[in-house]
Amino acid sequence: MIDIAYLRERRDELAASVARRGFEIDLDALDEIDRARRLARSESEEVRNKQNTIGKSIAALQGKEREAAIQEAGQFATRYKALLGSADDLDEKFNALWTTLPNMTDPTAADGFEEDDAVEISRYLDPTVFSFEPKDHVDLGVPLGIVDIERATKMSGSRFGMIKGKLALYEMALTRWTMDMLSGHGFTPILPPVLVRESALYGTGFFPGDRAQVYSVEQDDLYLVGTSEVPLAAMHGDEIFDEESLPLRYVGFSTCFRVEAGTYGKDTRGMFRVHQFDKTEMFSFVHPDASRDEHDFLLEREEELVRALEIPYRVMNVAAGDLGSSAAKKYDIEAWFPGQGRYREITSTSNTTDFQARRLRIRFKDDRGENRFVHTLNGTAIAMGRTLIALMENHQQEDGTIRVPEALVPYTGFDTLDAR
RNA sequence: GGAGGGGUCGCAUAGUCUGGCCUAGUGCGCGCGCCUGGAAAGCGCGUAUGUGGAAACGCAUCGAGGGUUCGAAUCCCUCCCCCUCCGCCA
Repeated sequence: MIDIAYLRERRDELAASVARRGFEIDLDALDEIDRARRLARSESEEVRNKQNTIGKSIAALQGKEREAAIQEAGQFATRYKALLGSADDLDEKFNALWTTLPNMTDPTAADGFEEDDAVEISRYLDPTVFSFEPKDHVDLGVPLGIVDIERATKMSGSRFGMIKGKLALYEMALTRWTMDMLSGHGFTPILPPVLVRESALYGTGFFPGDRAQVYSVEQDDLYLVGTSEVPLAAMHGDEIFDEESLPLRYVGFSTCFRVEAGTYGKDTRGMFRVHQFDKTEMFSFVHPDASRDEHDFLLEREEELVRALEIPYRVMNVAAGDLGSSAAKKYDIEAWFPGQGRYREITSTSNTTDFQARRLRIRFKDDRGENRFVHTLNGTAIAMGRTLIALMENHQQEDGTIRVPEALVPYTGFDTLDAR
């Protein structure tokens, strides 16, 4: 949800933002509804005030006077109900439209509407060069006995994978390493619930838009999260922070579940796009003036991690029209995947400004004692599935084994992924 | 799964039976002031959220939504949530 002041006082900015996303809405009509509902509201309140005033006097009255007052108050009560009804109807009409609006777009977000419109802003290392024909993660992992797609499919169907042996230990090591790296930067590690209520998904902006991408557990009316961003954000819902307690930074670890509806035929090989994977995720609650810097900070953390993993990558400024509804601006890190011969997304960091904070009512008390919305940001630390694939494919050796980057060796306890 | 107890302005509670003096009391916490050499204690004042308004002020909110009534924290209906005990269980 965005600040209604944009509609009332800064309509041009709002129109420009919406246009950059390719989102269509009639702002003039919306403004008219807003005016009408405010008028209806204040009319109803005036009548209510009169009704209240008379109503209070009734207790002290007797006999005829009392009867007359009840009569009069009754008339106001009837009028009030009618006026209140129309004010409520207008509110509902307004909100139905207003809540579909995507966040205000950051002026520095790239122009365009599609994935291909993203603008590359930096690059690290060149695509890995091999003296032999590189394999992809399936051809590497299956012979080593560290990846098993067939059996995962047998149990669970397509888009599932199974990680075994040293690769399983590798993931554990990566997780712990990420937690250590980020807690060193002031992020508090969290292992959140992965089943959440509907309100958590609305609050973070995934509902109603992405409903089809989320698994639901009907038995208890809960939903499996696609990212720990959801619980990390929603856990502070309805809270008011002291200004001094900001920024608040968390790194969550959770399994992530995604329906991947509408991706049939896309990335069907191996474990690149699966229904279930593990991910460490950064999440920040910050002062509104600090969110731009925090976004850079999160990107720096992501780059720091990927660099330590010795994976070639490029950083992309995602096009305005390709942003999710809650993001004002988003950077993707795309890693080089030798098996695919191209760059693919492995992390993503978004500045959602006050969009989620408004929906979740997360505020802070500023130095004048006023409650203001915080800004929230999220960023992938390590998405295990894809990162393991990138590590396998980039660090493969001619004999089919896989080298472990130096930074990770203290965590894995081995320096090579092999069959043993 | 079974049985019971609850959701009130940061926290803890009063109020609900018997509708109107609830404009929601009290304690704790927090802030400011007085007092003091300084502090503690004590005393005084203030201290929920949203919304409309330039402001004065109004309106709404006692888990949520409906209903009864001139009037609902209080009565009625539906739903949600939390807790305790028993059972089961990593």
